[in-house]
Amino acid sequence: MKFPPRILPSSFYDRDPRLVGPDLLGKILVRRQGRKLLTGRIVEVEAYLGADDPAAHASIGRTPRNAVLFGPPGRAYVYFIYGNHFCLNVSCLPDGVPGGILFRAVEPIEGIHEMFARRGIAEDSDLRRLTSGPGRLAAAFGIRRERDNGKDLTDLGSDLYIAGDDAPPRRALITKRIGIKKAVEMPLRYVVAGNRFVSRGKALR
DNA sequence: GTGAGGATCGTCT
DNA sequence: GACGATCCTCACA
Repeated sequence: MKFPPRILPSSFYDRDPRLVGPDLLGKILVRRQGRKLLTGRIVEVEAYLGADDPAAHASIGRTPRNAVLFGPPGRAYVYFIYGNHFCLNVSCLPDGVPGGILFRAVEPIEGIHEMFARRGIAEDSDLRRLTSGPGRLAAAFGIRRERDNGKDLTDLGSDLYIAGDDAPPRRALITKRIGIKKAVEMPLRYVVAGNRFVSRGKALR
């Protein structure tokens, strides 16, 4: 990636997730793995709110599992789902107010060899299967709850952060969220229009 | 202690 | 398009 990358500050996340979500499209997720960098451009996210969003983990109130969503903005919320997968979120809104963004897909840029290894799939398989889907991208970036939950994604010294570069802003297409059973109609999914790395749904327009 | 459900993925048809 | 894997989390007793 083009350096110096500009790490997004905590003020970026100290807003309503419905504003943060579309603004994250086109930004870059970075995992520092020793001397290597794993990077991917964010192409699909979903917003999850608080008490008024039945699909959100935070809707049941603060518990040990979801506490990060209630904490300060810009922290990693990592949870384990379906006995198999981790999912990565970033907390939004000020300390005490719940909300977050789920990362659903990135377009891999650097460290593709390492990502294939972490996913445990063949290097010649479809690149779209590498990081398209919340469980897949978490696996490719080596995201684990015990290691990353609560991590400050705005810290220069962190091995996990989100940065911007000189790429132009992406046009956000807004749709319903994927894979939920409650509040299915809320339009809180943001995708880069036409990008082939979004987890599902054809490239619209 | 128990039981139900879940922001997914890969495989099979 | 359908389904099983697999286990954590929470509510309730």
